[in-house]
Amino acid sequence: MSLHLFDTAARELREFHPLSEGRVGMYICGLTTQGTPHIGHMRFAVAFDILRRWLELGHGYEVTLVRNVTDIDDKILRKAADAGAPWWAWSYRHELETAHALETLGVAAPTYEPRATGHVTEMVELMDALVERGHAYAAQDGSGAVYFDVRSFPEYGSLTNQSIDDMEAAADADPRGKRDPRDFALWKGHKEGDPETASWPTPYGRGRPGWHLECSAMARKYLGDTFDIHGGAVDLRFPHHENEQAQSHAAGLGFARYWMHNAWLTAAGEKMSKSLGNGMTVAEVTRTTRPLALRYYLGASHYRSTIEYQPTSLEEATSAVERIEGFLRRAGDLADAPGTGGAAADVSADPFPAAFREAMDDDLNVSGALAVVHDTVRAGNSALDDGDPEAAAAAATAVRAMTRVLGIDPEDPVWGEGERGGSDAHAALDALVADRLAARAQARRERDFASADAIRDQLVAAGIAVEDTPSGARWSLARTPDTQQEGR
RNA sequence: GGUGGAGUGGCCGAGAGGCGAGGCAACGGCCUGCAAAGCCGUGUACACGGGUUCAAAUCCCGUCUCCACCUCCA
Repeated sequence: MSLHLFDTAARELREFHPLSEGRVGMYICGLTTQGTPHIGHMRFAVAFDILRRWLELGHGYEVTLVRNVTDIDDKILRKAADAGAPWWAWSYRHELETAHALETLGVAAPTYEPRATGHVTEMVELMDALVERGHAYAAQDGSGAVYFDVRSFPEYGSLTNQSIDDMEAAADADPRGKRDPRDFALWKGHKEGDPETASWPTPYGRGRPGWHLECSAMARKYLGDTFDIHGGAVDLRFPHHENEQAQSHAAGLGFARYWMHNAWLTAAGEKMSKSLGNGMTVAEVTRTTRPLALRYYLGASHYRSTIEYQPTSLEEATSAVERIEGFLRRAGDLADAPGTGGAAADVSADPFPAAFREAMDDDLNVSGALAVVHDTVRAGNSALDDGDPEAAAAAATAVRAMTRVLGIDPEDPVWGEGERGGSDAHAALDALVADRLAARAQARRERDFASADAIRDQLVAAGIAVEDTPSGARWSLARTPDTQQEGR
């Protein structure tokens, strides 16, 4: 099976073929920098990070990924005003927090991350084109706004399968100067009381970008008039993406060829932003849960399925991650031992088990792909138990290839845990623990189990787990919330 | 009102006519001085009611419940 993706616009699975051979242009709607990101905000990033990695690693495409930052909008202005901060400082602060959160979760950086405020010129160009073609008009009340004329564009509603007449007119929409209440703002005229810094001069008057125009303008600038994939969370389908598509198509641009939308992470059946708010910020959650486990959790379900957060979810993810990690560690120990150094893998061979490839090609069925990962881990563990280092090494290689695609390779340096690589602190701790372990080994040889167990208990109490293996005892930090490193 | 989606074992979650995905938890066993880790085994789950079929969680009809979007949203 070749790669198939569910295209929201077509409402069906479509075989994926990029516009130009070997290259994929992808635009993802990023975050509005209005607040501190919570774990639900990370889901789209993880989902599309997996897509990007699969396109690159699984299919060898060269991916150009553009993920925007909406750094000006009504909410930013309002929240900044409430906080007594300049809107641009408020926005930038949250942009930094968001970038940090994404990095914490091992989301690979996009090719470029444009900001709305840096593309006003491109927006004006697009507005000019739309006005010229009769699809946009300056507000009739002289407010400086520019609206898209939905009635002028018969295709309007096609992305979300709605007809204009069935749409509720926005109750809160400001009707002033609109020809139809469903017309949406390309550009918002500057209003009394809004900060001067939040306005830019245009032929239509001073003002600021409407929410939707930025994506049309920036996708065009960096990916071209037509590009392959446009992604974002479900709630963006309407109005945001419908409007983007309307603007771009009406301006004569091909725009996105495939539309993809990820579902929510909900808590108590509701979207996260409504209920839990602050307790679930990325910074907060990663105080007690390893980023790797959080990443695993957010990516483990199919991207179009809603994930219902449960209090035990993160612990379960941690256990699952540790299982994978444990195998890789033991297989790695084996490879380090003399005489068993793995022969170089066949470079031309597909590093992915067929079942994994099949699952991923089927609209990124990560759950199915993870089943293959765990099956491979079990086979590898069995090989280890059976003393078959070659089979174990092969399994480890496959597991690493697969987890790399999913962004959950425990040995990826992004996790910065450096247990095997060894930070200075780790080396110092290792010297001390090794001494205790040697004493324990001595006691065990003398069959003085009381002393041996006392040493182990002491280490456990200090947050160090001890495992006996055929090649001697090994230790690791027990990752309970209590012993978690503070901050980063 | 319109549009889109969901109900699967103790929990999380795939699958989409016939062989019980996988993870977590639990229980039994192997291994271990004891543990830990690992391995092996144990579960007759598909919202409800009908129907089609040799065979339905999967298809059809009907019903119920839940969620999202309808111009602020990841």
